[in-house]
Amino acid sequence: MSLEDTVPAQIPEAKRKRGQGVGAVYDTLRHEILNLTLEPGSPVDEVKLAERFGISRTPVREAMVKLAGEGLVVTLPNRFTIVAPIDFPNLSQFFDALSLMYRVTTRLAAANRTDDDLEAIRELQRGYTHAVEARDVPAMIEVNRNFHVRIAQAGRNRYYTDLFSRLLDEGRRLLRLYYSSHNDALPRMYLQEHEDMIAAIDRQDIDAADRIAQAHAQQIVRQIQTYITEDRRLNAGISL
Amino acid sequence: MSLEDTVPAQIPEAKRKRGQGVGAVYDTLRHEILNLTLEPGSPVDEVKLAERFGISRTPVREAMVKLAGEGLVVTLPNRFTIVAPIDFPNLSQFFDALSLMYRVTTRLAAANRTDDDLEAIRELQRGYTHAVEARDVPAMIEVNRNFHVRIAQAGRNRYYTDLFSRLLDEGRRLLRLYYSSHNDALPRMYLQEHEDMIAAIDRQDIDAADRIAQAHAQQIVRQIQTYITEDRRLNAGISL
DNA sequence: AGAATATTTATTGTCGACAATAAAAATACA
DNA sequence: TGTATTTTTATTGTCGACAATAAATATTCT
Repeated sequence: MSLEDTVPAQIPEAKRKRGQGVGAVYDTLRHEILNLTLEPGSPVDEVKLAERFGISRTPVREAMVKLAGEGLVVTLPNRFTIVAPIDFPNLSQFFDALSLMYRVTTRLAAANRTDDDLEAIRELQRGYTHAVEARDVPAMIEVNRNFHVRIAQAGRNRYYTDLFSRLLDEGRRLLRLYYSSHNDALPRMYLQEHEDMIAAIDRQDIDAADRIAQAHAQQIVRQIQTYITEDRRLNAGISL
Repeated sequence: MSLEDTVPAQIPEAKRKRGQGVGAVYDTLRHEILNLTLEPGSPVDEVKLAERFGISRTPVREAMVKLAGEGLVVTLPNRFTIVAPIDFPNLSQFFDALSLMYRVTTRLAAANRTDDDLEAIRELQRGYTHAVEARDVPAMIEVNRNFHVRIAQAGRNRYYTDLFSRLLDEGRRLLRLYYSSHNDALPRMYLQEHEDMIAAIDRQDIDAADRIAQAHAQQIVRQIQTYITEDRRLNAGISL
């Protein structure tokens, strides 16, 4: 699995403007964490980050506080900071919340979407189609995430949009872990489910949107659970 | 309305230990924001805070970043930081999410509660009863919040618990605004609804828990909306 | 006098340095 | 040799100072 796909190059000598430092560290770290470029549980060194971005530790620290607030990083007081481990014991909590947010956001999108929302959603669906055809797994994962976030935005409830975004991000790490190109019949199935979802949102059929979202969520949850189970079986003899 | 109830005194000359500074600022600010001791929209001065707590600006700043992450404070880059205004135009989003979280957390509590959970919930309900009898509005608001958070914790889904806590905190500000002692028949009604809720959780009746939570949420939403409408009428001639 | 421009002022974002902390390494002891 | 104690080391949390920013004020020009 190639993890070195979209690591953004820093501008090393180009002096960043005031206030850009925290943002740069935050964005880069976030990207690297979600793409598993940084291994869950691995330490994050303030000093090295400061050197890497050519800034002092103060803005790096502020970026860490932000990341910690979103649960992407865990700070051990007076010790060090690590990339947030994936919380396998509580995955069922995650799946429960993810499913509910799929349903709620898709329902609300059906209720509140404008024509502009629909067009933006369709555009992302086209992007997803291209990624599937190109068998570009990282792109599929990213576009899929943006597709569902855009639907949530059409629903116009920031509380749901925020939680859903966080859940989908956490899900990105899981997908990156398990979603090698094993099986590319599945993405095609998602493609059709997405089309059905768009159709329901288009005709503002709330019940249908709910049903389809629920089925879609179950599909994805079952899929990830299958991957994990297979993985556990492979690692059956290894101590944890 | 007395807002100077539980403003915690700082220990002025007692040197705080390393790492306690951020926490102290964060906790105090949070408390003051949620109790409306600090007016929504009012500026938050880093320098004054640093002086007040006898620390430098660096830890104050980290506390601000945390508060900003939770939406309790809004930072205008290169300008200043203000206490987050209450977002009246989007209150319906808030009520929608609040109602859903009431339902979901109470359902899950009925499904997953242990005997210890039940006892803790009952203890908080006793505290609420005392606050009602003492007509102590600030205590009622705070204990009520803790009561529902504890139920959410019994449901064992941190995603819901986190979102619900944030929503209840936001709600605290609304209640403080409108919930003068006008009407103390209402708290008594909540008292009975809480009892019903506990009973449903006790006998693990998920459907009943859902129904009661939904009714409870509707009750509260309607109540706040009534307060706001009355308030708007009073202020009808004033420019906003 | 009124608008455009320059200057002052207040406050932020960042820096480099230093002391507190907790683990790791080294030493003393049984 | 194995355990308790001290010393070293790595890294954090905090500080005081300084430069960048944008508003507020003063100044110039037509």
